Amino acid sequence: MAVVAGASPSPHSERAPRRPAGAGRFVRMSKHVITPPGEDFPRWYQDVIQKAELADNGPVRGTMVIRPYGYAIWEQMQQAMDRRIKAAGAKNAYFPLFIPESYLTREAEHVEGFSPELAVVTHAGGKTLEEPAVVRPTSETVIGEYMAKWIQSYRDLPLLLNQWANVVRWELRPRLFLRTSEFLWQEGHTAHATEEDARLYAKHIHEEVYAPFMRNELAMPVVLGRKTARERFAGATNTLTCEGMMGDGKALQMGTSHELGQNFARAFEMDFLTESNERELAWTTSWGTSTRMVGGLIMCHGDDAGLRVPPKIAPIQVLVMVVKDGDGVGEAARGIVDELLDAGVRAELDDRDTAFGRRAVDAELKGIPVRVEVGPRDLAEGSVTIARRIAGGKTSVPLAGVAQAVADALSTDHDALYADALQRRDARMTSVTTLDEAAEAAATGWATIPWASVGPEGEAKLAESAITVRCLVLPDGSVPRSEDEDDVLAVVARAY
RNA sequence: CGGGACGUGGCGCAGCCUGGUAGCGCACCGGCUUUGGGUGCCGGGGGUCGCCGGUUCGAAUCCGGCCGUCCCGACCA
Repeated sequence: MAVVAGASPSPHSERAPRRPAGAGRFVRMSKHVITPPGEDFPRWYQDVIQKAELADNGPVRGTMVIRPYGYAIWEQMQQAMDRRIKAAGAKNAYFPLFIPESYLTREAEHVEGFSPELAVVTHAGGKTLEEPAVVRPTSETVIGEYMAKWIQSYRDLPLLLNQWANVVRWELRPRLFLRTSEFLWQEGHTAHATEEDARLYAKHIHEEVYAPFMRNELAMPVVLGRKTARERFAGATNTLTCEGMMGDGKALQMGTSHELGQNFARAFEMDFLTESNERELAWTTSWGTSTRMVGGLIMCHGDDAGLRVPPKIAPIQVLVMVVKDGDGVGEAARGIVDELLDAGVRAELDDRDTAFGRRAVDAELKGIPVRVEVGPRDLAEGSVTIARRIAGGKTSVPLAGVAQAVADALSTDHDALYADALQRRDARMTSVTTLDEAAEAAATGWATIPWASVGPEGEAKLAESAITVRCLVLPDGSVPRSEDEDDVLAVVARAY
């Protein structure tokens, strides 16, 4: 068996010649088709999105066309998230895209936070609307209105809703997947009888839905923490966040859960009668994750050769490639696809009439975890060649052992991706004690610094150099109940 | 929205300084050739040079305005 360097080829120049399995001679390897990430990370990100056919810019500034392969990745994320959300007890519903402008203005902080990025419909049906309709930037307000209508008694609580929808926030500086004026997301909205119940539910979503999803499906080791007042959601009393580290050391907020206190309940008169027949305002929460996670996935796992998709959410886990048709190769390849599909593996056949090298590079760009290469030479030996995108290398495997080899590969690849990401994060995380040191550390990664020595003033000062407090954590990695607890640490970094 | 860079076939670029009716690589189409890592050769198609206006006999080229993209900043999932 020959080993090839698939995982981390040298940047810039052409890759060193490699020896494919079964071939006794050197072959010319593909020159890099994308900008190396170490050379220009933003450029690399764009190259990956284009070459892996994930998305295109939309015709209106800030909008995005999600292409089939990119959308397939989102669908995988959706499915996994939806399962977890339902397991947490929330039910899906759908609320309208258009929201009366007056709803937004009912919660002072909320409207203040969102007004700069609202898209407002003033004309429709050929005339000026009596009341403008806001295109939802989030649905707290409409959902609050209806929750108020549905909740009468403590017996109606908790009310746990979720919706999959598009939302619009007019962006000044759009970036595919990370910041677009329209994006797709999931927004959960819940109402509870007590503050404690609301707090625990937001925490539950955060720690038992979001974080496990990111770790177990996306293979991303996120840091869970609490947002500072400055970074908190408009109208929330507390915001929890999952922060992921990207390949360039910058942070990306991958998901947030908010405790909204009684702010929205008050604004929408969401009250209920308690067991003792007293009127009380409900306590609400909201929580969301979006297509931004696709951007996070790219920037967390991608490498010189393109995207690397974690097996659990890979739309195509295994690409079975017909190397050269004839001698029963096509039939054998189809047989392997069927066998894998039967075993529950997302497998696809590649028998395109394009040069083999091109198809192999294409699969690498798209980050397909495993390729099964079937050619006459393999079949003559009763075997196939398995190429690994994440671990790298090619192995010859007997036909009868393909399903097992694939299963093993997919499971170890997930762990390998997670380990890579964790290693990078730990390597780039520095513990410091002064603002200057924090700023220095943030040039290449993240810094942790006692929150007591930062505070709102230090936070504002860091912001001048584009550095933000991503979240507050406790030394043991748990989430502080308040900013004022002892030993609270601030995680500071540059962020997307 | 502020600072910077850039807009020329689908993508990446040259041409602009020194105006004279548009070129290269990749991609695409056809043929042959090859198929175990972006095959090779031959032949093709495709661009009102971002938009609007100005200068000029003549503008991709000079001038002004606008729009867009990317980077940095303020805002954000």
